[in-house]
Formats: sequence, structure tokens, C-alpha cells
Amino acid sequence: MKKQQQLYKGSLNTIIMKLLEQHGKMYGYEITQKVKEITQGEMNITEGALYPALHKMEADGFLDVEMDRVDGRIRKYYKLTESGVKETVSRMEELENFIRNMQTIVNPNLKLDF
Amino acid sequence: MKKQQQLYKGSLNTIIMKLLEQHGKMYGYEITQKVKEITQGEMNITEGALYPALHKMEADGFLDVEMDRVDGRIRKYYKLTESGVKETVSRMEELENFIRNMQTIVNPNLKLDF
DNA sequence: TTTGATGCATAAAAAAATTATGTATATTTG
DNA sequence: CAAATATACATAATTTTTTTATGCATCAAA
Repeated sequence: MKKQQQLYKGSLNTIIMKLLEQHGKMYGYEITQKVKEITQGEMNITEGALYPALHKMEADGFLDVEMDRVDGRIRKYYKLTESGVKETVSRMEELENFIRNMQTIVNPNLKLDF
Repeated sequence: MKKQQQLYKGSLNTIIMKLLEQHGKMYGYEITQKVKEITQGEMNITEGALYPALHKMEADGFLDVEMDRVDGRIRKYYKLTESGVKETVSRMEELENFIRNMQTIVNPNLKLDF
């Protein structure tokens, strides 16, 4: 029973958007499985967080939805809108800045390339 | 007017603990200034987040406090307890795992060294 | 046939910030 | 010297974002 890596709050939307950018369109359950697979089970996207996040991004105009019936089950495929693509770029910059700043804080002696 | 880098929620305690580990003891205001200095103003620790965080970590036994009066003003110096040192190690591992997982997600083609 | 996987969803609660104040002293500036 | 800025602490209300706990339904496997 491996220890669960906790998500830093605020990173979920960035993860979702980046996966959609890479895969074109995905449905909710697929996103949870993809994250689990990529991180080898270390990160777990809970459905209680995922679905409200998807709905909010759709309401904000970042995502478009398309319903599909597969094997008698409903799937809601999400993909980035034009606005969503821009937002993804912006969120990626934020993530990179965060990581860079955190690395500077925890490792002040590290010399960075410019 | 440079854009403010927002903190991912959950990272504040890690930042505080790491700074205390590096500097031995610090007071609240000093922490806000140090973060601002290190990140060249990109990250801003708000007092509304800082002081409750310090109080909670003290209550949890991770920090010890020492009061000082300097130039007529009160300073509350915080330092890590033994338990706090262990917690710092643990939080650093979490941060490194988070960064590694996020980098794997956003850059799946990157080959990592082992 | 019942358990686990697939697939969606929402509500209540907790966690962790932001924003807005408040108090007080010291220093700098016009 | 008055006013603004910096130093230094603190708390309350609100917002954001998550976890935890449910709920419903279909399909595959044991």
C-alpha cells in the first residue's frame, strides 16, 4: 500500500488542461486513470474534485463537451476551447514559475543557467 | 507592476520550515521579506496566511517560540523543534515527489535519469 | 450472483489560502 | 514637524479547492 502523494491545491486544473492539450479529448474517468498511470499510482485524482472542476472549466468557457454512448454507458468527452488553450499556456507558465521559485527557496546554493 | 506568482495551497508550511532549517531562527515579518527577496518579488507571503500557519505549527509541536524586544517593537522568533526537523524532511520529500510527478505529466517525453 | 470495474454526479466538511481590518512603534520624506 | 512608509504582530470573514461520503447505473468477471 504505497503512500499517496497529495496534490497541492490549485494544480488540478493545470493537470486536466495539460492532459487535454496532449490527448485532444478525454472523458472524466479516463483522466483519473491516465494520471494514475503516468505517476505510477502516486497521484490520485478523486472524482469529487474532478467533476466539479470539469464543470467549472466548462462554465468558464475553457472546455467544450461532447456526449457519447459506449457499451451502454455514457461518456462525456471534454476538449479545450480556443480560450482554454490560452489558459493552458498561462497555467503552465504559472507552474514553471512556482517550481522555479520553490527550487530557489529550498536550494539557495544551486546555480541556475541563464 | 510585475504579476504576482500565486502560491499553490499547501506549500506555505514547507517554505516556512525550510527557511527556518536554513536560518536557525526567524520572525514572521523576516520570513515574508526573505521570500520576497529570494524570489525577486514573485512570491508574496501574506500575513493573513503566515501568522495562522506559524501558530498552527507551534501548536502541532513543530516550532518553538522566543519573544524579543528590538527597537521598542516585539519580535517572535520561531525555530524548528526536533519533531519539526523531521517534519521538514518529510515535507521536502512530498515537494520533490510533487514536482517530479508534475514534470512527468506536463512533459511525458522527457527521459529521466535513474 | 455478487463483486469489481466503469462512468457520471452532488453534498457536507475540511484545509488553506486571500482580503480586509486593527493595533502599535520607528523611520523617512516633503 | 506632519504625513507617509516600513516594521511587526494579529484576527475575522470570505473564497477557493480539495477530501470524504454518498448515490445511481451499466458491464464484465468470478
